[in-house]
Amino acid sequence: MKKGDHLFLVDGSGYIFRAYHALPPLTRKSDGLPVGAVSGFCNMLWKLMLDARNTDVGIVPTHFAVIFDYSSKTFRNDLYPEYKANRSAPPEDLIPQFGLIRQATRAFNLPCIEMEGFEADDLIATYCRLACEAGGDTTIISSDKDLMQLVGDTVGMYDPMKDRQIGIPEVIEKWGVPPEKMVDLQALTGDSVDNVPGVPGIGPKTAAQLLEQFGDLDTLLARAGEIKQDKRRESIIANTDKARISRQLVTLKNDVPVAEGLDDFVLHAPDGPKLIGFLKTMEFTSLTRRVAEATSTEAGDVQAVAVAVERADNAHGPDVGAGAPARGAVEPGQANGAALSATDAPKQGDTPSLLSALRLERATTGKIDTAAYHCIRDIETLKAWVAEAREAGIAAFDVRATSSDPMQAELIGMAIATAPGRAGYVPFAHKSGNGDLLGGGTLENQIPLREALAVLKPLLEDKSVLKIAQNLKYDLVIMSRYGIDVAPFDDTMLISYVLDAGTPHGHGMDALAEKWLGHTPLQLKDVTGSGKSSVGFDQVDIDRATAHAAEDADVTLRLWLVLKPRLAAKGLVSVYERLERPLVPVLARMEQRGISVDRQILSRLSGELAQGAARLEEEIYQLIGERINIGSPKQLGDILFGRMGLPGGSKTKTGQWSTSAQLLEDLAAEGHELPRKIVDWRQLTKLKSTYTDALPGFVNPDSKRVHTSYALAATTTGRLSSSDPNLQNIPVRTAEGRKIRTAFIADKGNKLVSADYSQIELRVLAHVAEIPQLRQAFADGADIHAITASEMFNVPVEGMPSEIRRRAKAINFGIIYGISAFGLANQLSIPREEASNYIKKYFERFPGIRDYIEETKAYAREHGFVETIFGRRIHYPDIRSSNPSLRAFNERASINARLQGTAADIIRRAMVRMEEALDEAKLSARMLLQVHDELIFETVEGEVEATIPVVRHVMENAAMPAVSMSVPLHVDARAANNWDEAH
DNA sequence: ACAGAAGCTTA
DNA sequence: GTAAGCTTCTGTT
Repeated sequence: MKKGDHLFLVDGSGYIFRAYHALPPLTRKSDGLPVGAVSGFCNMLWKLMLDARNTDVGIVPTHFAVIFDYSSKTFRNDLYPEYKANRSAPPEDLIPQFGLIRQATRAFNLPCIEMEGFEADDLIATYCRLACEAGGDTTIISSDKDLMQLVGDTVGMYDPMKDRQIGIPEVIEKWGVPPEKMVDLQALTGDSVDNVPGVPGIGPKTAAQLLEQFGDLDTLLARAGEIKQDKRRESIIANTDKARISRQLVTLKNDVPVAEGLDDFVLHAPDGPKLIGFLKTMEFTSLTRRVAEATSTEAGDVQAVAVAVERADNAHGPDVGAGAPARGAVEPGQANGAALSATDAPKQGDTPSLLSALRLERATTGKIDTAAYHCIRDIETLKAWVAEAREAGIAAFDVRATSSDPMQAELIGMAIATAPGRAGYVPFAHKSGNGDLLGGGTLENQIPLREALAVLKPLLEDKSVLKIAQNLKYDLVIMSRYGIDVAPFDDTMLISYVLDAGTPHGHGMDALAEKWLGHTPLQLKDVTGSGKSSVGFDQVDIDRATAHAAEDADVTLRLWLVLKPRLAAKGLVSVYERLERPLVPVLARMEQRGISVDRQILSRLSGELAQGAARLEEEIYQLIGERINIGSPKQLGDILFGRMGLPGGSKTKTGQWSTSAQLLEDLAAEGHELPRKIVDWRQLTKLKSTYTDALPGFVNPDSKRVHTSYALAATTTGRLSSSDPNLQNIPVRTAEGRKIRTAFIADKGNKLVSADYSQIELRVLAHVAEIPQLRQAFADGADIHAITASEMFNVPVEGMPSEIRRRAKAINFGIIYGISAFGLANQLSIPREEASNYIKKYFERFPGIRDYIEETKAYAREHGFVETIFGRRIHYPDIRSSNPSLRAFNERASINARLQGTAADIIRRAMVRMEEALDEAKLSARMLLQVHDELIFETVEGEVEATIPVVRHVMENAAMPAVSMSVPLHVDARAANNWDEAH
């Protein structure tokens, strides 16, 4: 080997397992021999050799070897007997394939290297060193992190399954340390798969940070006392030995006395007949054919034996796709891209349903042809499109940006559609692909962002042009950051939600295109790739980006044509126009504002939680005498109910022991001390992982605030949902959990105001079911659960035992959830009989509620949906199911939906009006968050007293004038510096 | 890398 | 018994 030569080292053992798992499990030869992994291995090897040869600028190997593990016992087991001890035996059907894969390697004419007492990784390390000393380069074909320590100037890695090169920058990006420090990093983190202990509590992030700080492992261990974090310091000091032995285990041995030298690895051309002989034996028909072609192996030799196989293979070649005629195929003569007028001036006498049919006709006539879209690359063309949109009075658009988080997304391009089939894409900021160091240069022939927006802004803000988008809030937030206020608009996702909440199809573009247009749009991952090999949309080839983005705009326009008239046809226009559409800009502004979160408080809490959890962990290990993973319900269940034989175990539907909090609480009540500790441990780790550790990661670097994302069309009932992060489930029940709320703070000089509806769903129930006692109780401002208990059990409200009130409260909540004896019994931990009697008694005292429930079920069964008092529809297609439990579930859900949905509508109405009310009162308070029955505002300190009455008035009167409720709504509001005290 | 189960947080 | 979203573990792709 000499300078300029290039050695390929294939991690054969790693390959085997990846091929095995990546392929369908049941690949067998006709005689039953399992060959899935062999097949995957051969295909990958072939592709690797082929790719390497065909690449002009790629690396062409001069030397090539496949390295295997010899057996599971190596010198590492002498160092540390537990090494790889928890590794289970390979799957049954993989065992016979190990030998076959070695045969395959030889059939490829490649050296097959293994050595007793050493892992494949050690051999690889050794050959890397030898190649380097000889002046050659090496590429390791693997993605195993254990090999990353070898990466350097002359050694790279390549992951063939993801088509990804791994060099020094990739290692740093992935692990936060350069390759030479990978050993130290792995010594700290350990490896649960190989049973390398590491230091407990140190993960890759922490390890990288420590190595950054101290330089290397030895320095770190010597100066561990300087670490500030208590738990971390103690853990490292206590586990110094483990770290040292871990380092020995993960350090690859690069001086293995190898039998073969590099000269034995010189790459030869594949021996066609030899390889094909093997492949045919394996019955890999298509690879056999490809190899035959590529190696120009004598056709006669191959065909003679392979005829039968070849015919079987060809049989489905020409037929592919013939069984599935393209949907919506165009009639001859229908020109591609022939634009149809989007809007139809309704003639007099057109009924909504006739218009609906007309539009459907327009939207679905003319095929969707992604090749027919225009790429708008100069300002004059863009101006012509804007003029066209003005003429049409309508334009669907689709924004492309660098992130799914609209608060961080930078614009890449925008698609616009003015009529079915008539769509174009404006690229602003596409870059050339594989920009290694500088991210690639911006491509030519795009309209610079600033110039394009100057032309688009007047259109997007033009009152006489209706803008249409799918999930418009995302676009609204981005455009607002670029100084554009899009209006007026329609949102096809929201129209679908109003029409079809509760139906099995969702409201995403793909589902809607499939349902209404019979069309499957190009998938984003087909243009960007998926997983780690994916690229940003700005790296997508502009023609492909045009096809994808313009198609989305075209589809959006067509969906609008189909869906919008249906609103009128079904009498749902006012739901859309009052409860959905106006909320979009309101939520967009709330998301943009975000809320301040004090990272110091969270980090202090995180430390406290870690300490508490660590202490409990030790106590739990003491009690069970073993260091299991407490977070694994499987391991925990096996110990608790298997080995320790605790009573009262029950199984989940998958046959595992249940370790639910309820069950552990019951055991704790019987005097067992372990379950209590487990429940406590779970609480602490939950708070830490979900809140104190995760929230700081959501602080936006520019605004320094946390910006959640509200989904308007995610729930069936009309509630909003919150994600990334979810700020609708911040703890409140326990004192420990509430501390997290203290981290949500008002900026200096400001206060947070929290205003929440009191018992809104029960009030809605009292109103819709017309229950005189409940109406009176709410009118009197009485304790509703106490009144309920008093009615049911004939006890006076004065001096009522708390247990009695608790039961009544559970029943009241039960009604809202569509009560069942089973559920109530569970909730109250009483026999089902007793629960059943309670319900009976309740219905005797409140017959109106029984009537309400029966009426709701009958209505749902007849129509397939229920409605809120504001006319929102929620569909229950399974309400007529012959499956009794499915039917019962739908009945309960429909009962709940009227109440939950009405409450959701009320707070939506309040939110839509709130901004104007605050403006009129000249108040600077701004809405930040919504938590189903609560609104959180931030306002300057001096305006708190003036703000609260305005907020309360808007919320308490939100049902008016559409509905005059027979029960007053009541809002509690208060101000403080943080969310905990304000709530 | 992803999906589902289990578990836990909220209204 | 209703409605959500997130994390961890586990097994599969």
